[in-house]
Amino acid sequence: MNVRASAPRDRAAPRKRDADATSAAILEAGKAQFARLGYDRTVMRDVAAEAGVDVALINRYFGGKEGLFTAALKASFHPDRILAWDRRTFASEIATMMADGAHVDEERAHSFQFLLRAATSPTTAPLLNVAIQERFLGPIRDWLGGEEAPARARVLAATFIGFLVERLIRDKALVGRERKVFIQRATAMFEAIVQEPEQTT
Amino acid sequence: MNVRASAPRDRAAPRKRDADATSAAILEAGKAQFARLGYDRTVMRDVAAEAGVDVALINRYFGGKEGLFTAALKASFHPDRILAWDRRTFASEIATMMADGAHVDEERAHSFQFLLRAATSPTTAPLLNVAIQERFLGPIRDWLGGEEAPARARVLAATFIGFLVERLIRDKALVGRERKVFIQRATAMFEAIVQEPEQTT
DNA sequence: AACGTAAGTCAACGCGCATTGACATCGCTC
DNA sequence: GAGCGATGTCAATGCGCGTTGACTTACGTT
Repeated sequence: MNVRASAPRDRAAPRKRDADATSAAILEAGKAQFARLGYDRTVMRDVAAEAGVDVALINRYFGGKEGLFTAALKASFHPDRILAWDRRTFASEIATMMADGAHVDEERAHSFQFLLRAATSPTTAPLLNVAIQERFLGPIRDWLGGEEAPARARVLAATFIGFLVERLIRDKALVGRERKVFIQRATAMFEAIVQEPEQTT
Repeated sequence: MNVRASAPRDRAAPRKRDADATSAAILEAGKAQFARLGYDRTVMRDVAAEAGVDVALINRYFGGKEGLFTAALKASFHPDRILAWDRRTFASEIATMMADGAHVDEERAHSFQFLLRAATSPTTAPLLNVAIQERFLGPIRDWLGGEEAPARARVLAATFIGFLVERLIRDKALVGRERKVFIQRATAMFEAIVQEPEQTT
C-alpha cells in the first residue's frame, strides 16, 4: 500500500508551511474577490478556496473579514502610476480604456473598482474618503500642477469615476460606430481638462 | 392583575386596514433604507419597522426583497426634467449645479445615492442597467438626437454620474477661485459633449 | 346580523456564512 | 532525535436574516 511512496503526488498539496506566502496569497485573493463582488457578497470560504488555504487561516492572519478588507484596501491603492501618464496621450488613452474596459490596464481598473465598491459600505466609506483625498486627488493635483490644479483635479477625478461607474453598469461591449464616437467624445472631454490654463498666446 | 382591561391602550396601534397606504409606507421605507445602506446591508425587518408594518406584509406586497428593490428603483428615478434643459445653457447650468451641490434638492441626491449603491452590487447592477437604459440613457439620447446620440448619451451619462459621486464625496463647499475654475472646466467638458457632430462647415 | 375575503400578525424554519476551538503536523533548535 | 512553537486542518457552533404558512381580525356585502 505504499503507492503513495512511488507517487508522492501532493493530494491538494498540503500547503507548504510558509506564513508569509500564505498570508500574501490570502491578501491577493481577498483583493480580487472584494473588487469583483464587494464587501458583503464576498464570502470567506471562497477567498480561502481561491487562495488555496483553509478558512481558519485567513481568520488567524487578518483577524476576520473586516481585517482582511482593510488590509486589501490599503494594499490595492497605488495610484502613483497616474503620475507616469503622458500628458499628450492621456486623453485618448483613458478614453479608449473606458470604452474597451478591462483589457487595457487590468490592475488599475481593478483597484478602482475595488475603491468604488468600498464607497457603498458605511463602515468603509470614511476610510475611502481619506484615501481618495490623499492618494487620488493629491497625485492628480500634482500631476496637473499649477494654480488651478485643485479644481481641475476635482473635475478630472469626477469624470474618471463617472466613466468607471458607467463601465460597471454597461452590459455589452461597445463596437463599431458607437465605440468610435464614444472614444472621440470622451477624448474631447478629457482634453478639455488636461488643457493648460493660459491657452491664449 | 387586569390592568390591561382598564387600559385598553392600542399597543402599537394595530394599523389601519389600508393596503395602498401600507404598501406606500413600505416603499418609502425601502427607498430610504436602500439609499442609505445599499442592497445587501438593508434588512427587511428594519424596513418593516420603519414603515410600522409587519415583515410578512412587505413580502406579500412586493414578493420579496428583490421585488421591493426594483419597485424602489423605479420609484426613485425621475430624470424627466432632463428633457426640459436648454441646449445652449445646459453646460454651464449643470456645471454650476455640480459645483454648488448642497442646495440641489434633497430628494435627487437621495435617489442618486440609491442608484450608486445599486451599481456596485452584482445582483442589482443588471436591474439598474435596465432602469438606466430606459429612463436615463433613453431620454438623454432623444434629447441629444442624431445618429451619434447613443454613444454621446453614454459619455454624458457617465460624466454626469461622476460629478454626482464627486459631490457626494466632497467634504466642504467650493469657494472663490477653486469654484470658479471648477465651473469653468466642467462647463468646457459638458460643452464638448453637447456639441453637435458635424462641426465642420 | 352572518359571512367571506382581504389585510394584518405571529412564530417558526432553514440556509448561508463568519467565527472558534480542539486537533494534527511540520520544521527548527538544542 | 526529542521537544516545542508555529502552521495548517477539521468540524462544529451560533447568529443574522429572508421567507413561509397557519392563525386572527377588520371591513364591505347581502
